[in-house]
Amino acid sequence: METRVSDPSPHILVVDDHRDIRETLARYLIKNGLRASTAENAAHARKALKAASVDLVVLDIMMPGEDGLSLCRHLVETGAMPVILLTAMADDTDRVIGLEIGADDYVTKPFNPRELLARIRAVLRRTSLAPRERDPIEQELLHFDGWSLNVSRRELKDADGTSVALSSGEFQLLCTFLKRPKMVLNRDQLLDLTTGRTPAVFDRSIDNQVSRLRRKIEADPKDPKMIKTVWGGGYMFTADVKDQAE
Amino acid sequence: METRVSDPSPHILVVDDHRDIRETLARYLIKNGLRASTAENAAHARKALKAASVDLVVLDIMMPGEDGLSLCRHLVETGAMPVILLTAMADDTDRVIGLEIGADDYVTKPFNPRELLARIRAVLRRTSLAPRERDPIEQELLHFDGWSLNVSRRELKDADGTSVALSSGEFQLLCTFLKRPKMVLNRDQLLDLTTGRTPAVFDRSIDNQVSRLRRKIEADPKDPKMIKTVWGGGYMFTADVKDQAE
DNA sequence: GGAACTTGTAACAAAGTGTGTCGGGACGGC
DNA sequence: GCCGTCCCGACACACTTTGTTACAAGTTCC
Repeated sequence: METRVSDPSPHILVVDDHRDIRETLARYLIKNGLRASTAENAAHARKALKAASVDLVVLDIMMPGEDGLSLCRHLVETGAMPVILLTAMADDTDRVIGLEIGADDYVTKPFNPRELLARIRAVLRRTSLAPRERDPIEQELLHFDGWSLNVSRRELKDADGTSVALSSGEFQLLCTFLKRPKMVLNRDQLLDLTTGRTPAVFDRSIDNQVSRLRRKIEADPKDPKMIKTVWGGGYMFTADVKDQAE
Repeated sequence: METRVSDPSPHILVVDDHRDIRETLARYLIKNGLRASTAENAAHARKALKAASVDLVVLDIMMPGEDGLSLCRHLVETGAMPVILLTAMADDTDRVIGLEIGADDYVTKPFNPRELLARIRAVLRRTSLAPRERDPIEQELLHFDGWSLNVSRRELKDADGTSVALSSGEFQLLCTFLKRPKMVLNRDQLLDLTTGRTPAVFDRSIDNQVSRLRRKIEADPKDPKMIKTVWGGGYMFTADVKDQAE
């Protein structure tokens, strides 16, 4: 009755070009019951976001290469992922820009880890319960091989328009694939991305879910065309995915 | 700008240390047929309360100097003056404290002026200081999948316009969903948001209310389209919600 | 006080999911 | 090709979560 599958501890991605900062911070977060990953620049951060399920990003605004701000903008615009910015100084400009772009909070360096932790918790609480603004209802519709998946309605329809019921696990798995087409994902990644769990020793749950999903969406589940098995590597979604507004 | 001698329209005092917020809000209230005054801190608020007949106070809980909470406590204890709190964030602590002290309602910043107006009217009506509105312009109407819910009248109508009776628990649950569409809410959150209770060990009351609500609003309660179950996670309202003036 | 209604609790049925096992197939060395 | 080893698909089964019904306690309104 204790550890429920539904709430694995939140996963924080720390993006900072200073190694000591990001590692210390990650250790501190983990010690306090969160999960944490690190990335040293925007490019690595993007990869990490694709490969694992992240609940919140702590982002240094001043980084070489792609600017932290542009990554932040991207995150806020696309994924509705909460972002906390780290700014070098208590510079009002940074602050205003950051909050304007849509960052959920910001912390100035040098910061107190405990304060940052408190803000992380506050943002997570807020984003998980705050009433939704009622403006842009974006119908996320994903098309692949005649199928169409309405992500916000959790509805899958075949070429004829008849809807096929998906269980939560199947829906989650399909979403994971559709967001990362033509990309080999191993079982651990899939498990993390779909449920947030860490793999057991001999974990066959992903195999099972893949099998169940294939039975529903493959013409011939024995000879899958969309969800291909990569021997020794995991699975890969091979169909073309087009997202298209309604 | 405000005092017309025998004007029965309710008088609202807005107390907030941010000038732009209180002025914008006051203008908005006036534009919508109320009288409004402003105060930038607790001391000014006390003076204003002595100087004019005020029907309701909108109070920022976070202010320098005398705390908003202490003013709130004073108001509630002495004058039976209705108070609506503004809180900086959806912070449970603030909320609990505020309602414990006796505030009549609370709104989290950033807030929708229209929502605040609706709550002001609701509180005034409740405390029976305001006559019934003459024209129901500001009835909050929420539309979803052919249905429409009149929040202030607690009235649900289907596509044909025939109304369906909801119990208060069902109404509360529906409101909670409509305010947070496309968002997974677990049972504890739903219980808190609808009743404010803390969950019992094996609490199935939410399941039951969901089931009852589905029976009323889903075309096929066995295959619900709007209130989807997230296995291991809770429930999610998947229909598009549009709010629309009458 | 009683009827109608609402709501929480218990109990059972149904669905979703993870684990274990078995057998077939892929891979690599011969 | 042959064969051992490992990986994967499928199935059965246990277990958890959820849907639904029934019922009792509480409430409201005559």
